[in-house]
Amino acid sequence: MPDTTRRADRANGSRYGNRPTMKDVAARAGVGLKTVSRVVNGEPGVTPDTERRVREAIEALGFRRNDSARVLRKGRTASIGLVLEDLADPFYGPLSRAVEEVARAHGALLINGSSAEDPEREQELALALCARRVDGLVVIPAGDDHRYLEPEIRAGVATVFVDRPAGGIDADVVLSDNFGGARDGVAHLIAHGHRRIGFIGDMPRIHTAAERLRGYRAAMEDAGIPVAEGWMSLGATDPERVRRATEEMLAGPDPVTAVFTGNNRVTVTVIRVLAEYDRPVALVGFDDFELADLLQPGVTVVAQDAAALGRTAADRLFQRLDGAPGTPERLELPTRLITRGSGELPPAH
Amino acid sequence: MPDTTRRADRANGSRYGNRPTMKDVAARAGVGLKTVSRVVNGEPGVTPDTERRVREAIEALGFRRNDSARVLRKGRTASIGLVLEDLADPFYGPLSRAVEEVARAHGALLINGSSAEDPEREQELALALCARRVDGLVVIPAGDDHRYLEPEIRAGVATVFVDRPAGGIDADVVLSDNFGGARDGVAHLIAHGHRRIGFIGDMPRIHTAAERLRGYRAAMEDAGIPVAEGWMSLGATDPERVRRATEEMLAGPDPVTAVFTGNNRVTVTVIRVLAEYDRPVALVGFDDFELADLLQPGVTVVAQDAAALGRTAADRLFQRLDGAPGTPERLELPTRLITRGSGELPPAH
DNA sequence: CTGAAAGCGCTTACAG
DNA sequence: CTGAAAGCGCTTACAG
Repeated sequence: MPDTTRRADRANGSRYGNRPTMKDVAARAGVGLKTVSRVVNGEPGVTPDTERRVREAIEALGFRRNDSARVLRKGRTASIGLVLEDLADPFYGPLSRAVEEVARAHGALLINGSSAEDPEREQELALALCARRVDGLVVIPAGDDHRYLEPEIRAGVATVFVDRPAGGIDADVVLSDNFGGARDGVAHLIAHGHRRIGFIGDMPRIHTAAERLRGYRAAMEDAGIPVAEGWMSLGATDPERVRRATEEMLAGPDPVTAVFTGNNRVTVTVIRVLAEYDRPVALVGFDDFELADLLQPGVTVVAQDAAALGRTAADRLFQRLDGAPGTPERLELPTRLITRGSGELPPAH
Repeated sequence: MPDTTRRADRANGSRYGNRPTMKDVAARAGVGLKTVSRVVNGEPGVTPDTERRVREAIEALGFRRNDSARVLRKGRTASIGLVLEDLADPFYGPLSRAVEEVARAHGALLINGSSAEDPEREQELALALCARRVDGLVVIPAGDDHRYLEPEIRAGVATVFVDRPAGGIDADVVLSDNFGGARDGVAHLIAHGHRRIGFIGDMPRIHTAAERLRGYRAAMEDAGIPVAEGWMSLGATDPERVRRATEEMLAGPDPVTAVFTGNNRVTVTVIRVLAEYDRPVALVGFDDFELADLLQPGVTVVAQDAAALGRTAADRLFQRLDGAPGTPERLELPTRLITRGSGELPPAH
């Protein structure tokens, strides 16, 4: 007997198991389809007695409305997509959570995925979300060409970029003040007497990396310090490369006395390397991280507010979904310098 | 003219903007609906010439298949739901990412949300995902009664629990060896000469917290050490409570000489408190965390593999979706003691 | 207060 | 090789 059921399942394509539908409920309650719909959706105009019968049938059958079908008819899916770089990166945790909370407040679910910093995967994921007809999209770009989203946006998919701007299209974007934050962080090192300052950042094609490098250059120029080529290293943030870069800057006759790191992953690796040196090297890192205050010395950072980035982007998205007019905007959030010791070390000659 | 378009949008309920459908493509290409479907899905039996005409129409109209409609007809949504405690918690980042990778390998999207440790919110979220007809569900329970999922599971929603077992229902579950890990960690402290050892953990209603406390008790009992009431503190993991608990254990005539902490959030707070004391207090924490090796002393931990938890759970889920038979299983993953210094400090008398 | 018909955008099952 | 009809499970627009 269970076997027969199984085969029946397969025969109808195992369609959602064997779930009862509104039609089943209507039949059992002896009412029309529309009446069931009214009860399920809390619409008015049903006598208490009818409603009771419908509710009993729902209970008895274990009916749950198929939102997937509802969505098809209504035209809005009450879900938004989030494309980020890596769900496992601690920077994106609070950002995702903030987007989720805003979505929740608007009764929407969140579908998300990681691009793994691969532009092709970003596109694949973003378009899959569009095919699901998410109402809107929050994207942390991996690539720098987003023209593939143009038809989708034109077709009505609200889209907001966060952390990095879109490439090749005009769209709302929420950014941290990467340039200003880096400039302030480097100026802080200069104010503490450093002149030979290294910069270790992410790949230059990533917008945030380029902006932070620009901030570094600006601070140095403002102080009238010429920058040596060997003081700048941009590339992948894997520990091996960052370690090599750090060691090179600390070698030679005129080693750097301070390092500015371009993001949290770089910072962490540089801390490990510096721990192996006897001479103190000053450090300011972009991005705050847990326990930065408990290390010795505490790590001075330029902090950005990941949750605020996510919240601002999601708010903007729902404003657009609610029909907010106007051309795409660029929203820039300030950063904050947090001094904890490592950035206040004097230069070791 | 744009205004007219706008009004038209509203009139039809702003249905996915104004997206072209297969019907539009068919009309433009001068073929039947089914032929468009064949081309879009790469099914055989279309002459090259017909295919070309269809592709041109698709291109010209900017058509993208509505997977939401497809799903309704096919019965499987190619998406799975993940209910976790907090997207922003660093422990769940790698776990989510692992689930995502497995889903991706199976061509499924991931819909996820945070329960915020609130049983009601967990239920609301899990049922919303069921209403969307996700094919399966990975749940990190907040509550301890999951009977509300019984009708869903019976209706065919594959469900796997991770990190904590389900309550009131029989379901697949993937756990760390919380009992064994905690017992080993406490035994490690005992082996280093400690007898007065404190335990600070999460709320006792949370399964992992209870299991880890059980491990603590077992280790103490194995060593023949009677446990004083004041040595155990379970409750919310907010810094204020944990700080108070730590301070109380360190006060009085017979203070603890070592602390075992029940999870990463507790550990981090206890480290902050211990940093304020002159006398050294040994510490072993459940859960590894970034930079644990760079603190002074390095923090000895009982590490669990969050990514492996997620991967194992997702693998199990897709096995079930592929028809794997058998009764629900309990999979337990080992933990690993990582010594870094804090757990090897001798007792200060 | 209630319900039958049409339709959302696809796929399935079938016939030519 | 191609396509018309029916249907997935709901909601919409309308009529009684």
